[in-house]
Amino acid sequence: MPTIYDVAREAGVSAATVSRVLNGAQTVDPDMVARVLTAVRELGYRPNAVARNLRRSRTTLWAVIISDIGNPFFTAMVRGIEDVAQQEGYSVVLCNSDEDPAKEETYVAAALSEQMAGVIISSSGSVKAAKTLIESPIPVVAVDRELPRGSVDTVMVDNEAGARTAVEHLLAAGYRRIACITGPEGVSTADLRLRGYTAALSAPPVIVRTDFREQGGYDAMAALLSSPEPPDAVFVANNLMTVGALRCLKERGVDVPGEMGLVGFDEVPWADLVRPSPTTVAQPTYELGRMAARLLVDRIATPAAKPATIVLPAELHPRQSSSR
Amino acid sequence: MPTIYDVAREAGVSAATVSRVLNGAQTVDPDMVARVLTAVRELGYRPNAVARNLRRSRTTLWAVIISDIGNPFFTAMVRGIEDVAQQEGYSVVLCNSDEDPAKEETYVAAALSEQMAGVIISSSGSVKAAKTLIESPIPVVAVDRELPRGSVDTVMVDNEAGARTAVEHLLAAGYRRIACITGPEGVSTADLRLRGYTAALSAPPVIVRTDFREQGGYDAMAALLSSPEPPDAVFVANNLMTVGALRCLKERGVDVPGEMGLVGFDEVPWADLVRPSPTTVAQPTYELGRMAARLLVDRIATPAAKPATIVLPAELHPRQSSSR
DNA sequence: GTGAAAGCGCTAACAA
DNA sequence: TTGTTAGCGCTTTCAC
Repeated sequence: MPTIYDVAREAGVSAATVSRVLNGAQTVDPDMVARVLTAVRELGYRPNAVARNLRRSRTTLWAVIISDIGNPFFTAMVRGIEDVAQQEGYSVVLCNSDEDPAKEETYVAAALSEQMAGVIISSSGSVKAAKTLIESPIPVVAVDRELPRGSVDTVMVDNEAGARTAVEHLLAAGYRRIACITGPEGVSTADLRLRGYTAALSAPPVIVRTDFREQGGYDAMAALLSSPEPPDAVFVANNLMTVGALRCLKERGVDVPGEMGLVGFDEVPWADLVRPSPTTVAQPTYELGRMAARLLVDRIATPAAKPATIVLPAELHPRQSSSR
Repeated sequence: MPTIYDVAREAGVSAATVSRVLNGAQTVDPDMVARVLTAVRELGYRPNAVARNLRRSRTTLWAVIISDIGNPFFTAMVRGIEDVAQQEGYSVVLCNSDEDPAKEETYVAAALSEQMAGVIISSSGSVKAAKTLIESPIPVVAVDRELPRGSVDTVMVDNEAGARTAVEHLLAAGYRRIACITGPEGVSTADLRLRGYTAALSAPPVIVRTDFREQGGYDAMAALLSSPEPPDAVFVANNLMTVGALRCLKERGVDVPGEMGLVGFDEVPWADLVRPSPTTVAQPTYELGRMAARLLVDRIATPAAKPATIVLPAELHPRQSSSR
């Protein structure tokens, strides 16, 4: 690979001039610009970004750490982040922690080592990763899920209100024994949605905690069905678990919404093609990503500003699974 | 941020010794190791990966360039890549080209500038990006989609055979006027699946080309329905377009599989919950990613070896949409 | 407007 | 076994 010195020699100028041309400095003679560009083309020269990053001691990379790349909720959010990033001259490096705190810590360490310009994270609950990030000089934005014990810029939906709406909707439809399937303790969305569920209920709550995956939802539903007094409805705290719960109900031949009502948090892709179609609490996913990216841009510009928290509304989408 | 010299001073050793300790050299006195590690902890030192990469003139990053992060097919594949990468000590940087050749070119340029250790790409058809990659010294593996005009390591399924199987399945079910909805010309999966369709057919083919997105499938189906002589079945060349086509059929009240048979390429998530459930040609998605990553590891080890092509089988999953 | 030279933080020869 | 030193490729003063 040719270096900037090869180009300089070929063009008969100094390396400094090549650098100026390549970085769009105004103060270069047009003749030299032409000579440099010709040399660049002839040699097939590509600036070495690693060297540039070292010299400038900054990069144009954002680490986006999400907890499940297989969840369409996150990929839609990433789209929002990417669009802003591109517009602002950053590239997005996507890191999939897979709901594994250890992996999350590894990615956080890598983001710091690689001197990334910023981090957007949807925490899978690692306190250590959160601590490392907060103590580091790197700008951080939490999206979807709050950072454990962290005071950083945050964008999320009103999880509690969304959950309450879901449960009230089930109550209004006449369901009485409403259970809740939620995610791991310490993950903010799991805890807040659970709180909203509890708040809306006057009867004693029935809670199953599992992971946020499809299989988790399936198993939780199976457990509820085989309990001595099964619920007549269930509020499920994310989309993948909702799909798992639906699959379980279908396999057991339980009539939805007749024998069992269901509302899930997060939109389910192709919900309208699924039978019975699930009632959901939808989030402005793309917007969530966009706002997070905006906050990161601001934070990079003014690192000392006070952390902001943006809460967007979630919206009930009534479908078949809750209307008996 | 403290540097290696700060650690050296704190520990009363040279920077070289710190480096040796941190890189696990065997030839360091245990006392010094202890002193260095203490200093590292006290200062909260993190090695600067940018500097290390420059000095070593290599990195431990792979760029994985996929054409649609919203497509579960790709995210499942990425999982396979990630698992091997982690095992081999590489980190995966995910780049979403969004089926946009210009974005693809940008990411390829970035991968080269950043001196990435390797690239795994599912080409969205950019000949320029392919050319740049092939002419570069960076190890490349094509996955799912062949690189345009490129001779590089490749992992894909037998697209032609899969498509043929799908169409033969429709013929066996008694459908006679079978249309094909496929992707953009120049994208290998679109072209090969189309070829398989044509090969299985004795009647004249009816072909609609669109993008590989859900809306594209919807529009293509709408166009077929409003043609003078609509087909009685359709073979759709990817999962998102299949969902779009299904949605269109549902909205128009077309009975599937009665009035219209349908088989889609790629698995559709939660296919079994959708009504009517789509018959699909499923790919070993995770395995595709795993094999691609394996090839990349080999290629990095022996850059001069002859390029390999691995073709995995695709498998028909009969469901409701094709059985009348 | 251009070039010389220093140095970003690290690793790896080489010397001791 | 440890330290000294050079240099990875680039950008950015500073002097001209």
